[in-house]
Amino acid sequence: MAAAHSDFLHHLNPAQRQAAQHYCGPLLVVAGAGSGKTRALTYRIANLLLQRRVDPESILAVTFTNKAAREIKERVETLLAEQQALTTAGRPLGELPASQQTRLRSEVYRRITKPMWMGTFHSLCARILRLDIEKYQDEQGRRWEKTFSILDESDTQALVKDIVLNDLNLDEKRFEPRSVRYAISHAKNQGLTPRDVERQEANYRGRVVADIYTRYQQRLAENNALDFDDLIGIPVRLFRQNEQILAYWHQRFRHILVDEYQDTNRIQYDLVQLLTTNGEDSRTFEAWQDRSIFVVGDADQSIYKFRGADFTILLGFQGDFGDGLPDDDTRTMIKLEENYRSTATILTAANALIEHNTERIDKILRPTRDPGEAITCYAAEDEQDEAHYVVQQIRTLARQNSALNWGDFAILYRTNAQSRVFEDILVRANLPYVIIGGLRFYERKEIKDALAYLRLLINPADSLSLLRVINTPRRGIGKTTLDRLQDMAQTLGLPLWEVLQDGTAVQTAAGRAARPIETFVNLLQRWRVVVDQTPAPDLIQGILEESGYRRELEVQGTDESLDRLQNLQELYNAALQYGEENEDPSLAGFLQNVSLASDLDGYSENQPRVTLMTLHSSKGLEFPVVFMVGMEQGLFPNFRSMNDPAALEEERRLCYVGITRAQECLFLSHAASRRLYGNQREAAIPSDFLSELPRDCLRLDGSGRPNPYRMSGASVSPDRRRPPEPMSEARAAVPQTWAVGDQLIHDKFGPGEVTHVFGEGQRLNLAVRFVQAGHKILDPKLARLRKVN
DNA sequence: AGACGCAAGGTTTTT
DNA sequence: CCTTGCGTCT
Repeated sequence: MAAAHSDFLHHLNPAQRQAAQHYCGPLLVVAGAGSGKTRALTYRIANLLLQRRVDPESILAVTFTNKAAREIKERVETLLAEQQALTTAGRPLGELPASQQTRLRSEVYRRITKPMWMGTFHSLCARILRLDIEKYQDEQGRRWEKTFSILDESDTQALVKDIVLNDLNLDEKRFEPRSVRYAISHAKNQGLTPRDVERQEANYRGRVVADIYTRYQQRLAENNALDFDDLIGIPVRLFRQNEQILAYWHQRFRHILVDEYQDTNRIQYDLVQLLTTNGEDSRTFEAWQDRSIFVVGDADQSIYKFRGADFTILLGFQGDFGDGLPDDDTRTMIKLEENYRSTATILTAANALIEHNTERIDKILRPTRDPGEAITCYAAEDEQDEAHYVVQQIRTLARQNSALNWGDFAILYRTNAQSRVFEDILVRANLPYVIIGGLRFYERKEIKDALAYLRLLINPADSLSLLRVINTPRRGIGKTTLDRLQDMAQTLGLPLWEVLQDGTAVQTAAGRAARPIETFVNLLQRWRVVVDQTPAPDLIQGILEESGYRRELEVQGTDESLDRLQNLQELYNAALQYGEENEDPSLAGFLQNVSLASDLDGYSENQPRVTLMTLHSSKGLEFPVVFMVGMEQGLFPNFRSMNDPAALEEERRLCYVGITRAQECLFLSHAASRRLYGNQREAAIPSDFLSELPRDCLRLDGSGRPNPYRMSGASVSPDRRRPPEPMSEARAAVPQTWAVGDQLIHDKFGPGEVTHVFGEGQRLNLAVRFVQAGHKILDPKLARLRKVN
């Protein structure tokens, strides 16, 4: 493309442009909320393609949702099509005839956007595995086929539960499936195999968990199935055990970009590290001539610790990949601190809040906009009152301001359960709304049933799916029969499906249920023959018809059944759409896509509907008017986090994320009492986070009752918020200096060692690995640290 | 085999 | 409030 257009980066600010022009080598972009990081990312990709002539196939971009991937692709496509229009036709894209625009776009799509790999860690890894999983072998020598099933969270928990109850006869109370599953996930996210866990667990509970993990992994293998963590863990192990495969992908992906890097976990980091350096030590890796690693993140927005995310990975980036210089001038870090999204008032509040965290690198959001409106803080009587208030405000604002439509409002909450009241009131007020999250489409029973049939078609080893549908709809195949058949399969070491195909085996084990089993087996066998030649929508339609699934729902004829039929129709439509949008419209592709789809992926902010979602889901989005509701102690911050300083800081980051979603207006609300499980009413006190916001940013509002609001900055002692500083003379007089390797003692976390030093002078921060408490980022000015020689 | 009713117990956040 | 599990009845 002609050099005349090399100034296409002109609408970026200097820091963004610097990021976008980055070519080879490592670069960390520390991007505050609303600082235009997606823009920087998009332009960087466009710049690589246009100016650096990088092959689209060599670009790998990891995003946090599939939706984000789609959007970046679209934006790159637009940028390229525009440049193309200027060079070939000498006119902007918009001035060309519609047909020519379409032609240009589809050409860009074919040549550029499609060959780029963009998506979540999970979807990208699933894609790698569909090509390479058959070359992998685990520590037990087990193998998987490329028709593998992907289990969702409820499937895996059910599996754990089955192991706890039926294999090991353990007490479900002592080994709650959810927490055991969590422990397994945690182990996997650290890259630990069942054997590793067995080796390192000494106490009873640990050994039992290790045992469950071992059996769990065995069961996955028997079913030719993977959980979400395996999708990433297996490529990592495959790359470690097979140099050639790693070398292939390393050669292929020369430019790797990772968005939301602060929410990367250990195993994801390993994957990035392997692909970037071909398995060499990243500190000494030097072959950067035609390759790059470009990560974007913000430690203040790290909110996924519970799923293994570790923001010290972001803080360690320069030490890992860079030149090791820890200061702000290093060439491997760029900070985007200018915020284009929110009013100055909102940013003041956000900055003040996050200042209360000690574990962070110093960074502020610099406003580019006017102060705007004050933040409204509403003290509601109860959750009903709160919901009425919110809906009332929405109507008033929409009436007063013709530029606002329903889609400009978002209601954000800590837990999904809070959505119900708002939904009720919105329905009554007749306002259009959409709820993101909660019970997802693909988790509905009827959808899971239909998908189980399809999974079974391509993955006969998937006994979990088989058991789900063998008697759905009812065929008179009962528990005793199935138990017998499963025993038989167990003894023979075969998948259940193999046993079912053997007529004599079925006759012996099943008795009068033999007939219906035969019918069921025939049904699947018939469809299996044509599975590769039949489009996914037809398979769905056919199976639902011939299995009698649809008929059963039709016969029931209840409102619920009609709803389910409707959902199945939706599934059909989804398959149809998938077929249109993908060149490989195979059933396997569709199923994989479905397993990894999140609720947000289908969300379009362009629709004029009030959006309700959790604070977690809101990350990366923005709205002119935001309501953060349920700002109460125990709810937000959540009671499970209140006794753990690190967890509390994560809640605070979540609050920071929420505040920074707002562009023009921000409303915070809390209720004096709240219904907990439906019946009991519980008194609630305002969230500590409210008292951490500067008073002059806020405008207080109440329900008319005596205002229970106690926020007079003076009455909430600042001492409660931050532990009192023991103004040790030693520290006040002699400014302590710190270096990597220093041993120290923290009043709370005990002994530790400095592993990184960030920033300098007033902005100095330390990464410390504590013997007991693990890795922490501390500001030595605030934390109570004593150096030991 | 399976439908139905009742009691009890449990809510963070998600790819 | 909503799901899950268990017992009883057909």
